[in-house]
Amino acid sequence: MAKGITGRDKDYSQWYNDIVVKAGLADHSAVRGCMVIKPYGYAIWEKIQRQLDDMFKATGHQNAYFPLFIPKSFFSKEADHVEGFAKECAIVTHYRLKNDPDGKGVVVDEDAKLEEELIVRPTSETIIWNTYKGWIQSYRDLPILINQWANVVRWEMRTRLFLRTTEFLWQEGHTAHATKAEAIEETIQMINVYADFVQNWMGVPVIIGTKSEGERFAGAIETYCIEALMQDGKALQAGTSHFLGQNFAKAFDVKFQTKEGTLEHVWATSWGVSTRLIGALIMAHSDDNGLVLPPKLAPTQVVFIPIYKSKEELEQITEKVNEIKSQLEKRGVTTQYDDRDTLKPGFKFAEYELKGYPIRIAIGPKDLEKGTVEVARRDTLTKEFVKQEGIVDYIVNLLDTIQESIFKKALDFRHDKTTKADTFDEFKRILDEKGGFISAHWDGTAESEEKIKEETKATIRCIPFDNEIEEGTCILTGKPSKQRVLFARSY
RNA sequence: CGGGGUGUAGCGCAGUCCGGUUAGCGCACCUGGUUUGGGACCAGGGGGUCGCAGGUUCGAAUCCUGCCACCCCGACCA
Repeated sequence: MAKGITGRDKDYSQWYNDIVVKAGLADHSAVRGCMVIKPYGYAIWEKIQRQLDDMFKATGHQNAYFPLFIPKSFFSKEADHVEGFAKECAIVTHYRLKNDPDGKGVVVDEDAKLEEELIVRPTSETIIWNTYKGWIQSYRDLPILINQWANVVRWEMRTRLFLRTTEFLWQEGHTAHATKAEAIEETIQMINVYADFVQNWMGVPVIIGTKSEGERFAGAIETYCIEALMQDGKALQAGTSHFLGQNFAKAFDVKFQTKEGTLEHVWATSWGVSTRLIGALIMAHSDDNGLVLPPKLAPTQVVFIPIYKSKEELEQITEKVNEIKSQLEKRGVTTQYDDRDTLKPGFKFAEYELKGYPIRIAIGPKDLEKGTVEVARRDTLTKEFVKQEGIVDYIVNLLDTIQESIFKKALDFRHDKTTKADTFDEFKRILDEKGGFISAHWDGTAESEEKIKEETKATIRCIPFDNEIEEGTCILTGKPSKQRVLFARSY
Protein backbone atom coordinates (compact mmCIF):
# COMPACT_ATOMS: atom_id res chain seq x y z
CA MET A 1 0.00 0.00 0.00
CA ALA A 2 1.19 3.48 -0.78
CA LYS A 3 2.42 5.72 1.99
CA GLY A 4 -0.32 7.70 3.61
CA ILE A 5 -3.27 6.24 1.71
CA THR A 6 -5.85 4.51 3.84
CA GLY A 7 -6.82 1.09 2.48
CA ARG A 8 -10.21 0.73 0.80
CA ASP A 9 -11.13 -2.13 3.10
CA LYS A 10 -10.26 -0.14 6.18
CA ASP A 11 -12.20 3.04 5.48
CA TYR A 12 -13.52 3.67 1.98
CA SER A 13 -14.40 7.30 2.65
CA GLN A 14 -10.99 8.04 4.03
CA TRP A 15 -9.37 6.22 1.11
CA TYR A 16 -11.31 8.45 -1.28
CA ASN A 17 -10.27 11.61 0.54
CA ASP A 18 -6.66 10.49 0.66
CA ILE A 19 -6.59 9.88 -3.09
CA VAL A 20 -8.08 13.27 -3.91
CA VAL A 21 -5.72 15.17 -1.65
CA LYS A 22 -2.52 13.14 -2.02
CA ALA A 23 -2.75 12.79 -5.80
CA GLY A 24 -3.01 16.58 -5.91
CA LEU A 25 -6.49 16.78 -7.44
CA ALA A 26 -8.13 19.11 -4.95
CA ASP A 27 -8.01 20.47 -1.43
CA HIS A 28 -10.44 21.78 1.09
CA SER A 29 -10.43 25.55 0.90
CA ALA A 30 -10.81 28.25 3.51
CA VAL A 31 -14.46 28.42 2.47
CA ARG A 32 -16.76 25.89 4.06
CA GLY A 33 -17.89 23.23 1.61
CA CYS A 34 -15.89 24.67 -1.27
CA MET A 35 -12.80 23.08 -2.75
CA VAL A 36 -9.74 24.33 -4.53
CA ILE A 37 -9.32 22.28 -7.68
CA LYS A 38 -5.56 21.99 -8.12
CA PRO A 39 -3.79 21.98 -11.49
CA TYR A 40 -3.72 18.19 -11.83
CA GLY A 41 -7.40 17.86 -10.98
CA TYR A 42 -8.30 20.74 -13.22
CA ALA A 43 -6.33 19.19 -16.08
CA ILE A 44 -8.62 16.17 -15.85
CA TRP A 45 -11.66 18.46 -15.84
CA GLU A 46 -10.31 20.21 -18.95
CA LYS A 47 -10.01 16.86 -20.71
CA ILE A 48 -13.58 16.02 -19.76
CA GLN A 49 -14.73 19.44 -20.93
CA ARG A 50 -12.96 19.29 -24.23
CA GLN A 51 -14.38 15.93 -25.20
CA LEU A 52 -17.91 16.66 -24.06
CA ASP A 53 -17.83 20.04 -25.73
CA ASP A 54 -16.86 18.39 -29.02
CA MET A 55 -19.71 15.95 -28.60
CA PHE A 56 -22.18 18.74 -27.90
CA LYS A 57 -21.03 20.66 -30.97
CA ALA A 58 -21.27 17.51 -33.07
CA THR A 59 -24.92 17.20 -32.07
CA GLY A 60 -25.65 20.77 -33.09
CA HIS A 61 -25.29 22.70 -29.85
CA GLN A 62 -23.67 26.06 -29.25
CA ASN A 63 -22.17 27.52 -26.10
CA ALA A 64 -23.48 30.67 -24.44
CA TYR A 65 -23.29 32.25 -21.02
CA PHE A 66 -26.01 33.47 -18.68
CA PRO A 67 -25.73 35.43 -15.41
CA LEU A 68 -24.59 33.99 -12.12
CA PHE A 69 -27.36 35.88 -10.33
CA ILE A 70 -31.05 35.25 -10.71
CA PRO A 71 -33.73 37.62 -9.37
CA LYS A 72 -35.60 35.97 -6.55
CA SER A 73 -38.96 36.46 -8.24
CA PHE A 74 -37.92 34.16 -11.13
CA PHE A 75 -37.94 31.26 -8.74
CA SER A 76 -41.56 31.63 -7.78
CA LYS A 77 -42.71 31.05 -11.35
CA GLU A 78 -42.37 27.26 -11.54
CA ALA A 79 -43.78 25.76 -8.34
CA ASP A 80 -42.07 22.35 -8.33
CA HIS A 81 -38.79 23.88 -9.35
CA VAL A 82 -38.67 26.35 -6.47
CA GLU A 83 -39.70 23.67 -4.02
CA GLY A 84 -36.80 21.54 -5.18
CA PHE A 85 -34.16 24.21 -4.76
CA ALA A 86 -35.47 26.66 -2.14
CA LYS A 87 -33.74 24.93 0.74
CA GLU A 88 -30.28 25.18 -0.70
CA CYS A 89 -29.89 28.66 -2.17
CA ALA A 90 -27.28 31.31 -1.46
CA ILE A 91 -28.90 34.73 -1.49
CA VAL A 92 -27.34 38.12 -2.18
CA THR A 93 -29.03 40.82 -0.14
CA HIS A 94 -26.56 43.74 -0.18
CA TYR A 95 -24.07 45.24 -2.58
CA ARG A 96 -21.67 47.18 -0.38
CA LEU A 97 -19.40 46.91 2.64
CA LYS A 98 -18.21 49.70 4.88
CA ASN A 99 -15.63 50.14 7.59
CA ASP A 100 -16.90 48.97 10.95
CA PRO A 101 -17.79 52.08 12.99
CA ASP A 102 -16.18 50.33 15.96
CA GLY A 103 -12.98 50.26 13.98
CA LYS A 104 -12.64 46.53 13.47
CA GLY A 105 -12.71 45.30 9.90
CA VAL A 106 -15.66 45.75 7.60
CA VAL A 107 -19.39 45.26 7.98
CA VAL A 108 -22.33 45.05 5.59
CA ASP A 109 -23.61 48.51 4.75
CA GLU A 110 -27.29 48.29 5.66
CA ASP A 111 -27.99 51.27 3.42
CA ALA A 112 -26.97 49.16 0.46
CA LYS A 113 -29.80 46.66 0.65
CA LEU A 114 -31.05 45.34 -2.70
CA GLU A 115 -34.64 46.06 -3.70
CA GLU A 116 -34.95 42.47 -4.84
CA GLU A 117 -32.62 39.79 -3.57
CA LEU A 118 -30.50 37.90 -6.07
CA ILE A 119 -30.12 34.14 -5.92
CA VAL A 120 -26.77 32.64 -6.81
CA ARG A 121 -27.84 30.11 -9.46
CA PRO A 122 -28.34 26.55 -8.27
CA THR A 123 -29.23 25.81 -11.93
CA SER A 124 -30.17 28.17 -14.72
CA GLU A 125 -33.58 27.11 -16.07
CA THR A 126 -35.30 30.25 -14.80
CA ILE A 127 -32.90 32.90 -16.08
CA ILE A 128 -32.56 31.05 -19.37
CA TRP A 129 -36.28 30.67 -19.97
CA ASN A 130 -36.80 34.28 -19.05
CA THR A 131 -34.24 35.07 -21.76
CA TYR A 132 -35.63 32.61 -24.34
CA LYS A 133 -38.95 34.43 -24.11
CA GLY A 134 -37.33 37.29 -25.98
CA TRP A 135 -35.72 35.02 -28.56
CA ILE A 136 -38.70 32.98 -29.64
CA GLN A 137 -41.64 34.20 -31.71
CA SER A 138 -42.00 31.76 -34.59
CA TYR A 139 -41.45 28.09 -35.26
CA ARG A 140 -38.59 29.40 -37.43
CA ASP A 141 -36.75 30.40 -34.23
CA LEU A 142 -36.74 26.79 -33.08
CA PRO A 143 -35.02 24.70 -32.03
CA ILE A 144 -32.65 26.56 -29.72
CA LEU A 145 -29.79 24.26 -28.77
CA ILE A 146 -27.60 25.88 -26.16
CA ASN A 147 -25.07 24.70 -23.64
CA GLN A 148 -23.43 26.66 -20.84
CA TRP A 149 -20.21 25.82 -18.96
CA ALA A 150 -20.61 27.37 -15.56
CA ASN A 151 -20.35 27.19 -11.80
CA VAL A 152 -23.42 26.78 -9.63
CA VAL A 153 -24.03 26.93 -5.90
CA ARG A 154 -26.16 24.57 -3.84
CA TRP A 155 -26.01 25.02 -0.09
CA GLU A 156 -25.73 21.35 0.78
CA MET A 157 -25.56 20.49 4.44
CA ARG A 158 -22.72 18.10 4.02
CA THR A 159 -20.07 18.13 1.35
CA ARG A 160 -17.42 15.80 -0.06
CA LEU A 161 -14.62 16.70 -2.45
CA PHE A 162 -15.89 16.46 -6.05
CA LEU A 163 -18.96 14.41 -5.09
CA ARG A 164 -20.88 17.18 -3.46
CA THR A 165 -19.46 20.65 -2.93
CA THR A 166 -21.26 23.90 -2.23
CA GLU A 167 -19.96 25.40 -5.43
CA PHE A 168 -19.31 23.09 -8.34
CA LEU A 169 -18.45 23.29 -12.00
CA TRP A 170 -20.72 21.78 -14.59
CA GLN A 171 -22.30 22.20 -17.96
CA GLU A 172 -26.01 22.66 -18.44
CA GLY A 173 -27.73 22.28 -21.78
CA HIS A 174 -31.02 24.09 -22.28
CA THR A 175 -32.96 23.46 -25.43
CA ALA A 176 -36.27 24.71 -26.81
CA HIS A 177 -38.35 22.81 -29.35
CA ALA A 178 -41.54 23.14 -31.39
CA THR A 179 -42.82 19.66 -30.65
CA LYS A 180 -43.00 17.27 -27.78
CA ALA A 181 -41.53 14.46 -29.86
CA GLU A 182 -38.51 16.54 -30.83
CA ALA A 183 -37.87 17.54 -27.21
CA ILE A 184 -38.04 13.95 -26.03
CA GLU A 185 -35.72 12.91 -28.83
CA GLU A 186 -33.24 15.57 -27.70
CA THR A 187 -33.47 14.42 -24.08
CA ILE A 188 -32.71 10.85 -25.08
CA GLN A 189 -29.98 11.88 -27.51
CA MET A 190 -28.15 13.72 -24.73
CA ILE A 191 -28.39 10.93 -22.14
CA ASN A 192 -26.88 8.72 -24.82
CA VAL A 193 -24.09 11.23 -25.41
CA TYR A 194 -23.35 11.13 -21.69
CA ALA A 195 -23.39 7.34 -21.62
CA ASP A 196 -21.05 7.24 -24.62
CA PHE A 197 -18.65 9.64 -22.92
CA VAL A 198 -18.67 8.04 -19.49
CA GLN A 199 -18.21 4.54 -20.87
CA ASN A 200 -15.80 5.13 -23.71
CA TRP A 201 -13.73 7.95 -22.26
CA MET A 202 -13.98 7.53 -18.51
CA GLY A 203 -14.12 3.76 -18.77
CA VAL A 204 -17.02 3.64 -16.35
CA PRO A 205 -19.95 1.41 -17.33
CA VAL A 206 -23.38 2.94 -16.79
CA ILE A 207 -27.00 1.90 -16.77
CA ILE A 208 -29.21 4.23 -18.77
CA GLY A 209 -32.75 4.62 -17.56
CA THR A 210 -35.53 6.82 -16.32
CA LYS A 211 -35.97 8.10 -12.80
CA SER A 212 -38.96 7.20 -10.70
CA GLU A 213 -41.31 10.05 -9.86
CA GLY A 214 -39.72 10.49 -6.45
CA GLU A 215 -36.22 10.95 -7.83
CA ARG A 216 -37.17 13.19 -10.72
CA PHE A 217 -35.67 16.65 -11.24
CA ALA A 218 -37.71 19.50 -9.78
CA GLY A 219 -39.86 20.77 -12.63
CA ALA A 220 -39.32 17.88 -15.04
CA ILE A 221 -41.89 15.59 -16.65
CA GLU A 222 -39.32 12.85 -17.12
CA THR A 223 -35.73 12.50 -15.98
CA TYR A 224 -33.31 10.19 -17.77
CA CYS A 225 -30.10 9.29 -16.02
CA ILE A 226 -26.94 7.28 -16.18
CA GLU A 227 -26.07 5.33 -13.05
CA ALA A 228 -22.62 3.98 -12.26
CA LEU A 229 -21.49 1.58 -9.56
CA MET A 230 -18.58 2.44 -7.28
CA GLN A 231 -16.15 -0.04 -5.72
CA ASP A 232 -17.85 0.08 -2.35
CA GLY A 233 -21.10 -1.10 -3.92
CA LYS A 234 -22.84 2.25 -3.84
CA ALA A 235 -24.37 3.78 -6.93
CA LEU A 236 -23.51 7.21 -8.28
CA GLN A 237 -25.71 9.27 -10.56
CA ALA A 238 -23.26 10.39 -13.22
CA GLY A 239 -25.49 12.51 -15.43
CA THR A 240 -29.08 13.50 -16.05
CA SER A 241 -31.16 14.69 -18.97
CA HIS A 242 -34.60 16.12 -18.33
CA PHE A 243 -37.67 16.39 -20.49
CA LEU A 244 -39.29 19.51 -19.07
CA GLY A 245 -42.47 19.44 -21.14
CA GLN A 246 -44.04 22.88 -21.38
CA ASN A 247 -43.58 23.64 -17.68
CA PHE A 248 -40.99 26.37 -18.08
CA ALA A 249 -42.55 27.76 -21.25
CA LYS A 250 -45.79 28.19 -19.35
CA ALA A 251 -44.09 29.61 -16.27
CA PHE A 252 -42.19 32.17 -18.36
CA ASP A 253 -44.85 32.60 -21.02
CA VAL A 254 -42.75 31.44 -23.95
CA LYS A 255 -44.98 30.85 -27.01
CA PHE A 256 -44.33 30.53 -30.71
CA GLN A 257 -46.47 30.80 -33.78
CA THR A 258 -46.81 27.58 -35.79
CA LYS A 259 -46.83 27.21 -39.56
CA GLU A 260 -50.59 27.05 -39.29
CA GLY A 261 -50.69 30.31 -37.41
CA THR A 262 -51.65 29.02 -33.98
CA LEU A 263 -49.82 29.99 -30.76
CA GLU A 264 -48.25 27.21 -28.75
CA HIS A 265 -45.98 26.83 -25.74
CA VAL A 266 -42.43 25.73 -26.40
CA TRP A 267 -41.15 22.29 -25.34
CA ALA A 268 -37.99 22.18 -23.24
CA THR A 269 -35.11 19.98 -22.14
CA SER A 270 -32.16 20.46 -19.84
CA TRP A 271 -29.21 18.18 -19.18
CA GLY A 272 -26.03 18.32 -17.17
CA VAL A 273 -22.92 16.68 -15.82
CA SER A 274 -20.59 18.13 -13.24
CA THR A 275 -17.17 17.87 -11.60
CA ARG A 276 -18.78 14.97 -9.78
CA LEU A 277 -17.64 12.92 -12.78
CA ILE A 278 -14.13 13.21 -11.39
CA GLY A 279 -15.39 11.61 -8.20
CA ALA A 280 -16.87 8.79 -10.26
CA LEU A 281 -13.59 8.36 -12.11
CA ILE A 282 -11.68 8.00 -8.85
CA MET A 283 -14.11 5.67 -7.12
CA ALA A 284 -14.57 3.41 -10.11
CA HIS A 285 -10.94 2.63 -10.94
CA SER A 286 -8.44 3.63 -8.29
CA ASP A 287 -6.71 1.31 -5.85
CA ASP A 288 -4.74 1.40 -2.62
CA ASN A 289 -1.67 2.67 -4.48
CA GLY A 290 -3.49 5.74 -5.69
CA LEU A 291 -5.34 7.04 -8.68
CA VAL A 292 -5.89 4.97 -11.81
CA LEU A 293 -6.74 7.09 -14.84
CA PRO A 294 -8.06 5.88 -18.18
CA PRO A 295 -5.56 6.87 -20.92
CA LYS A 296 -8.13 9.02 -22.71
CA LEU A 297 -8.50 11.34 -19.71
CA ALA A 298 -5.03 11.19 -18.19
CA PRO A 299 -3.37 14.62 -18.44
CA THR A 300 -0.11 12.79 -19.16
CA GLN A 301 -0.22 9.29 -20.57
CA VAL A 302 3.39 8.23 -20.46
CA VAL A 303 6.16 9.21 -18.05
CA PHE A 304 9.84 8.43 -18.62
CA ILE A 305 12.16 7.79 -15.72
CA PRO A 306 15.92 7.54 -16.21
CA ILE A 307 18.00 5.18 -14.10
CA TYR A 308 21.68 6.05 -14.06
CA LYS A 309 24.86 6.28 -12.09
CA SER A 310 26.98 8.71 -14.06
CA LYS A 311 26.42 11.89 -16.00
CA GLU A 312 27.48 10.13 -19.17
CA GLU A 313 24.85 7.48 -18.61
CA LEU A 314 22.19 10.10 -18.03
CA GLU A 315 23.14 11.82 -21.27
CA GLN A 316 22.83 8.62 -23.24
CA ILE A 317 19.49 7.84 -21.62
CA THR A 318 18.18 11.35 -22.21
CA GLU A 319 19.07 11.08 -25.86
CA LYS A 320 17.15 7.82 -26.15
CA VAL A 321 14.19 9.17 -24.17
CA ASN A 322 13.93 12.27 -26.33
CA GLU A 323 13.93 10.14 -29.45
CA ILE A 324 11.07 7.91 -28.27
CA LYS A 325 9.24 10.81 -26.63
CA SER A 326 9.08 12.92 -29.77
CA GLN A 327 7.89 9.97 -31.84
CA LEU A 328 5.14 9.29 -29.31
CA GLU A 329 4.10 12.93 -29.33
CA LYS A 330 3.83 12.82 -33.10
CA ARG A 331 1.30 10.02 -32.59
CA GLY A 332 -0.70 12.18 -30.20
CA VAL A 333 0.53 10.61 -26.98
CA THR A 334 1.12 13.01 -24.07
CA THR A 335 4.44 12.45 -22.33
CA GLN A 336 6.69 13.68 -19.57
CA TYR A 337 10.35 13.12 -18.75
CA ASP A 338 11.23 13.17 -15.07
CA ASP A 339 14.98 13.70 -14.89
CA ARG A 340 15.01 15.29 -11.45
CA ASP A 341 18.27 14.12 -9.94
CA THR A 342 17.34 14.71 -6.33
CA LEU A 343 14.91 11.80 -6.20
CA LYS A 344 15.53 8.09 -6.50
CA PRO A 345 13.67 6.07 -9.13
CA GLY A 346 11.66 4.19 -6.51
CA PHE A 347 10.28 7.42 -5.17
CA LYS A 348 9.24 8.48 -8.66
CA PHE A 349 7.62 5.12 -9.36
CA ALA A 350 5.46 5.53 -6.28
CA GLU A 351 4.63 9.12 -7.11
CA TYR A 352 3.40 8.38 -10.64
CA GLU A 353 1.41 5.44 -9.37
CA LEU A 354 -0.24 7.74 -6.87
CA LYS A 355 -1.07 10.16 -9.67
CA GLY A 356 -2.37 7.45 -11.95
CA TYR A 357 -0.17 7.90 -15.03
CA PRO A 358 -1.26 4.99 -17.27
CA ILE A 359 2.22 4.01 -18.49
CA ARG A 360 5.66 4.42 -17.00
CA ILE A 361 8.79 3.78 -19.02
CA ALA A 362 12.08 3.30 -17.19
CA ILE A 363 15.36 3.34 -19.06
CA GLY A 364 18.65 2.34 -17.44
CA PRO A 365 22.09 0.98 -18.29
CA LYS A 366 20.72 -2.54 -18.86
CA ASP A 367 18.30 -1.18 -21.43
CA LEU A 368 20.97 0.78 -23.26
CA GLU A 369 22.96 -2.40 -23.46
CA LYS A 370 20.10 -4.63 -24.60
CA GLY A 371 18.08 -2.14 -26.64
CA THR A 372 15.05 -2.42 -24.38
CA VAL A 373 12.94 -0.28 -22.07
CA GLU A 374 10.94 -1.26 -19.01
CA VAL A 375 7.24 -0.62 -19.49
CA ALA A 376 4.99 -0.57 -16.42
CA ARG A 377 1.19 -0.49 -16.55
CA ARG A 378 -0.61 1.41 -13.83
CA ASP A 379 -3.88 -0.48 -14.08
CA THR A 380 -2.39 -3.95 -13.59
CA LEU A 381 0.86 -2.89 -11.87
CA THR A 382 2.74 -5.23 -14.20
CA LYS A 383 6.13 -4.58 -15.78
CA GLU A 384 7.94 -5.97 -18.76
CA PHE A 385 10.99 -5.30 -20.88
CA VAL A 386 10.15 -4.29 -24.43
CA LYS A 387 12.45 -3.85 -27.44
CA GLN A 388 13.09 -0.24 -28.33
CA GLU A 389 12.43 -1.15 -31.90
CA GLY A 390 8.70 -0.78 -32.48
CA ILE A 391 8.17 0.74 -29.05
CA VAL A 392 5.99 3.57 -30.37
CA ASP A 393 3.41 1.24 -31.89
CA TYR A 394 3.61 -0.90 -28.80
CA ILE A 395 2.78 2.05 -26.52
CA VAL A 396 0.03 3.40 -28.74
CA ASN A 397 -1.61 -0.03 -28.72
CA LEU A 398 -1.03 -0.49 -25.03
CA LEU A 399 -2.88 2.74 -24.26
CA ASP A 400 -5.91 1.38 -26.11
CA THR A 401 -5.57 -1.93 -24.32
CA ILE A 402 -5.48 -0.20 -20.94
CA GLN A 403 -8.49 1.92 -21.81
CA GLU A 404 -10.48 -1.22 -22.68
CA SER A 405 -9.13 -3.22 -19.80
CA ILE A 406 -10.13 -0.61 -17.23
CA PHE A 407 -13.65 -0.53 -18.61
CA LYS A 408 -13.86 -4.31 -18.72
CA LYS A 409 -12.75 -4.59 -15.12
CA ALA A 410 -15.39 -2.12 -13.97
CA LEU A 411 -18.01 -3.87 -16.09
CA ASP A 412 -17.17 -7.28 -14.62
CA PHE A 413 -17.34 -5.78 -11.16
CA ARG A 414 -20.78 -4.39 -11.88
CA HIS A 415 -22.02 -7.72 -13.22
CA ASP A 416 -20.83 -9.41 -10.04
CA LYS A 417 -22.55 -6.77 -7.95
CA THR A 418 -25.90 -6.85 -9.70
CA THR A 419 -28.33 -9.21 -8.06
CA LYS A 420 -31.98 -10.13 -8.42
CA ALA A 421 -34.12 -10.15 -5.30
CA ASP A 422 -37.63 -11.54 -5.09
CA THR A 423 -38.47 -11.01 -1.44
CA PHE A 424 -37.92 -8.07 0.87
CA ASP A 425 -35.81 -10.17 3.25
CA GLU A 426 -33.59 -11.24 0.41
CA PHE A 427 -33.40 -7.63 -0.74
CA LYS A 428 -32.24 -6.42 2.68
CA ARG A 429 -29.76 -9.23 3.07
CA ILE A 430 -28.12 -8.57 -0.30
CA LEU A 431 -27.99 -4.88 0.46
CA ASP A 432 -26.15 -5.43 3.73
CA GLU A 433 -23.91 -8.30 2.71
CA LYS A 434 -23.07 -7.54 -0.89
CA GLY A 435 -24.28 -4.08 -1.88
CA GLY A 436 -24.42 -3.12 -5.51
CA PHE A 437 -27.44 -2.94 -7.77
CA ILE A 438 -30.48 -4.98 -6.88
CA SER A 439 -33.01 -5.74 -9.55
CA ALA A 440 -36.43 -6.14 -7.98
CA HIS A 441 -40.12 -5.76 -8.64
CA TRP A 442 -41.86 -2.64 -7.41
CA ASP A 443 -45.53 -1.75 -7.53
CA GLY A 444 -44.87 1.63 -9.11
CA THR A 445 -46.08 3.80 -6.24
CA ALA A 446 -44.17 6.61 -4.59
CA GLU A 447 -45.32 5.32 -1.17
CA SER A 448 -43.66 1.94 -1.59
CA GLU A 449 -40.50 3.55 -2.87
CA GLU A 450 -40.42 5.85 0.15
CA LYS A 451 -40.99 3.00 2.61
CA ILE A 452 -38.19 0.95 1.08
CA LYS A 453 -35.93 3.96 1.32
CA GLU A 454 -36.81 4.56 4.95
CA GLU A 455 -36.17 0.98 5.91
CA THR A 456 -33.08 0.27 3.86
CA LYS A 457 -31.65 3.59 2.64
CA ALA A 458 -31.81 2.12 -0.84
CA THR A 459 -33.50 4.11 -3.59
CA ILE A 460 -34.61 3.34 -7.09
CA ARG A 461 -31.65 4.39 -9.15
CA CYS A 462 -33.46 3.96 -12.43
CA ILE A 463 -35.80 1.97 -14.56
CA PRO A 464 -33.39 0.72 -17.23
CA PHE A 465 -34.17 1.53 -20.87
CA ASP A 466 -33.45 -2.02 -21.95
CA ASN A 467 -35.54 -3.57 -19.21
CA GLU A 468 -37.28 -6.84 -19.96
CA ILE A 469 -40.99 -6.94 -19.43
CA GLU A 470 -41.51 -9.48 -16.70
CA GLU A 471 -44.56 -10.15 -14.56
CA GLY A 472 -43.90 -10.24 -10.84
CA THR A 473 -44.91 -8.93 -7.45
CA CYS A 474 -43.59 -5.93 -5.52
CA ILE A 475 -41.02 -6.97 -2.90
CA LEU A 476 -42.66 -4.70 -0.34
CA THR A 477 -46.41 -4.87 -0.96
CA GLY A 478 -46.80 -7.99 -3.06
CA LYS A 479 -48.88 -6.05 -5.56
CA PRO A 480 -48.45 -6.89 -9.24
CA SER A 481 -45.53 -5.41 -11.19
CA LYS A 482 -44.67 -5.50 -14.88
CA GLN A 483 -40.93 -5.05 -14.65
CA ARG A 484 -37.97 -5.02 -12.33
CA VAL A 485 -36.31 -1.73 -11.37
CA LEU A 486 -32.79 -1.09 -10.17
CA PHE A 487 -32.27 -0.32 -6.48
CA ALA A 488 -29.07 0.66 -4.66
CA ARG A 489 -27.72 2.72 -1.86
CA SER A 490 -26.21 5.73 -3.47
CA TYR A 491 -24.04 8.82 -3.13
C1' C B 1 -29.36 21.28 12.40
C1' G B 2 -28.10 16.87 15.89
C1' G B 3 -23.83 13.62 17.50
C1' G B 4 -18.42 12.98 17.62
C1' G B 5 -13.52 14.99 16.81
C1' U B 6 -9.58 18.44 15.75
C1' G B 7 -7.04 23.26 15.77
C1' U B 8 0.92 23.77 17.99
C1' A B 9 6.43 25.01 11.41
C1' G B 10 4.38 23.46 4.53
C1' C B 11 2.29 18.30 6.15
C1' G B 12 1.58 14.63 10.21
C1' C B 13 1.86 14.76 15.38
C1' A B 14 3.80 14.98 20.92
C1' G B 15 3.48 18.39 24.90
C1' U B 16 -2.24 20.45 27.75
C1' C B 17 -4.77 16.27 32.75
C1' C B 18 -0.71 18.32 37.08
C1' G B 19 1.23 26.35 34.61
C1' G B 20 7.81 27.23 35.31
C1' U B 21 14.48 27.53 31.23
C1' U B 22 15.30 28.97 24.69
C1' A B 23 7.98 24.87 22.64
C1' G B 24 9.80 19.45 20.70
C1' C B 25 9.70 15.05 17.08
C1' G B 26 9.05 12.75 12.04
C1' C B 27 8.45 14.04 6.94
C1' A B 28 9.19 18.05 3.64
C1' C B 29 12.59 22.39 2.66
C1' C B 30 17.94 24.78 2.03
C1' U B 31 23.66 23.82 1.63
C1' G B 32 27.64 20.25 0.79
C1' G B 33 29.06 15.31 -0.17
C1' U B 34 28.13 10.19 -1.23
C1' U B 35 23.99 7.61 -3.77
C1' U B 36 20.32 6.14 -7.94
C1' G B 37 16.62 -0.98 -11.69
C1' G B 38 10.71 0.10 -6.07
C1' G B 39 9.73 5.45 -1.42
C1' A B 40 18.61 6.70 -0.10
C1' C B 41 22.41 8.15 3.59
C1' C B 42 25.74 11.45 6.38
C1' A B 43 26.83 16.36 8.12
C1' G B 44 25.22 21.25 8.69
C1' G B 45 21.03 24.80 8.42
C1' G B 46 16.31 27.77 8.00
C1' G B 47 11.32 27.98 9.42
C1' G B 48 6.39 29.08 15.15
C1' U B 49 0.90 35.41 16.23
C1' C B 50 0.74 27.32 19.96
C1' G B 51 -7.21 28.91 15.86
C1' C B 52 -9.10 34.08 17.73
C1' A B 53 -10.49 37.48 21.84
C1' G B 54 -10.70 38.38 26.85
C1' G B 55 -9.49 36.83 31.94
C1' U B 56 -6.62 34.48 36.29
C1' U B 57 -1.26 34.52 37.58
C1' C B 58 5.23 36.83 39.18
C1' G B 59 4.73 33.51 34.86
C1' A B 60 -0.20 30.49 30.17
C1' A B 61 0.38 26.02 24.36
C1' U B 62 -1.15 24.30 29.42
C1' C B 63 -6.26 26.98 33.94
C1' C B 64 -11.23 29.94 33.19
C1' U B 65 -14.96 32.51 29.85
C1' G B 66 -16.63 33.63 25.06
C1' C B 67 -16.08 33.07 19.91
C1' C B 68 -14.39 31.00 15.18
C1' A B 69 -12.95 27.40 11.70
C1' C B 70 -12.43 22.68 9.69
C1' C B 71 -13.04 17.25 9.50
C1' C B 72 -16.00 12.70 10.35
C1' C B 73 -21.09 10.28 11.17
C1' G B 74 -26.60 11.32 10.33
C1' A B 75 -30.97 14.01 8.11
C1' C B 76 -30.92 17.01 2.64
C1' C B 77 -28.93 16.57 -2.40
C1' A B 78 -25.75 16.39 -8.59
